[in-house]
Amino acid sequence: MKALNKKERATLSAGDWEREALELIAEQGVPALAVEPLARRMGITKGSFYWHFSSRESLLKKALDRWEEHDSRNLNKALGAIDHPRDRLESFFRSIGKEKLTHEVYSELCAASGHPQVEPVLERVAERRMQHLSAAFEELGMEAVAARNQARLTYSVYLGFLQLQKQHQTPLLSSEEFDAYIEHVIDTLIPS
Amino acid sequence: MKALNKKERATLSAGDWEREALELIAEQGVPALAVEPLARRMGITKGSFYWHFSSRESLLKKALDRWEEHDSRNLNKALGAIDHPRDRLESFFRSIGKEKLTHEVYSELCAASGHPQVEPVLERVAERRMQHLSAAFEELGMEAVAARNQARLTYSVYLGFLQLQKQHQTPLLSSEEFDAYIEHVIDTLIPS
DNA sequence: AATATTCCATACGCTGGAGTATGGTAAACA
DNA sequence: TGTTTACCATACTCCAGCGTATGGAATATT
Repeated sequence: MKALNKKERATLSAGDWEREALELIAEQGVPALAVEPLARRMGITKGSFYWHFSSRESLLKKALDRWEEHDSRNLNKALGAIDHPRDRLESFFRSIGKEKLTHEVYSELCAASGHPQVEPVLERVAERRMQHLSAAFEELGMEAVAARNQARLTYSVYLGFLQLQKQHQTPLLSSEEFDAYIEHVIDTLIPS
Repeated sequence: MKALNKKERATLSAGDWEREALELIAEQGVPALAVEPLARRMGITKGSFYWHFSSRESLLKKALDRWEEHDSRNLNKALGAIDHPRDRLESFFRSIGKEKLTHEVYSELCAASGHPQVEPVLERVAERRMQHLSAAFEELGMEAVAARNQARLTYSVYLGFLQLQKQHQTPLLSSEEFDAYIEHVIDTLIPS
């Protein structure tokens, strides 16, 4: 079963569709994920799609599964390895620059939080991340309830940042004004 | 021209359509604002709509204008009257409970921030509100740059809160856990 | 070589919403 | 009272996306 894909366009797999779907979501949002436009974008036709997937819904489901799992692994990999909680929190914010696709997708998922397929994913992901933050704050000496509130607050800041970014109302990611803002955020949110 | 509208359904005005449009947006989001569904919801047909408006776009535009102006007035009315900046900021957060429709609409507009008609509205509203916050922080003794950053941060918290609320990941608005959270937020964000 | 399987193209039918055209009715007006 | 004018219903056309059906080509299998 397909040992070598020499170089160019051999034949598409379901994974290819899922990846392309995620890119489309990142660029234009969940509602823009339509079969025919996606096919056109890939230089192919519906015929292929409906061989790999039973419906648009099923593609969305699998794409979201893929994204969620990637995000989950990434959370532990990138942040679990950092010792000091303060650095871990700082890394959390600065990671918005890297892992761009992941955050863009997430941003668009938030915009589609009403969607039945999207909703449970959002809840799980937010919960995982907030747990992570909460643990970090506890390591910094906060009590459980306070740490949980602080985690919610911190995560809200992250969500709000994503939103302001989409509205072009945040300093450029590479400017020193951005760095100053991040520093301000960290100083405010993280107990010294 | 129409002196008395006795009681029941006399004849609809453009304003009626705009109000109903805003309610629909609050409930189901901007993409759900479609002419025929809206007409059905009002127990009437398209024929009426296209007499009052030239297109769906024009309805959206006028509805957004109406909402933005209401929000603008509300900002000055509700918050401009409060003396102490700390109270003003606290009132800012607690206002989410009251003025429910306004915040629900805003939340859905954020979810549609990519839309060309929505985008400029969002930018203006966010800018106005952040200016307001920024001024309050300056009154509390912060320097201009710090106040601006703090305003951005505070507004991010507000945006994130709206998002978490849509994901049912925020304590109930009427619970004491909610009050505790708000207090936590205020203590963290507002210099004593 | 003959056959089967995999992957894709093409051509359908179906649905829902946008916008148009046209006609009807009731209230205001002359 | 007859006639506008304001408001609404009905019946179209147009378009885009979903899902299906079917056939063709390439590759694998026997």
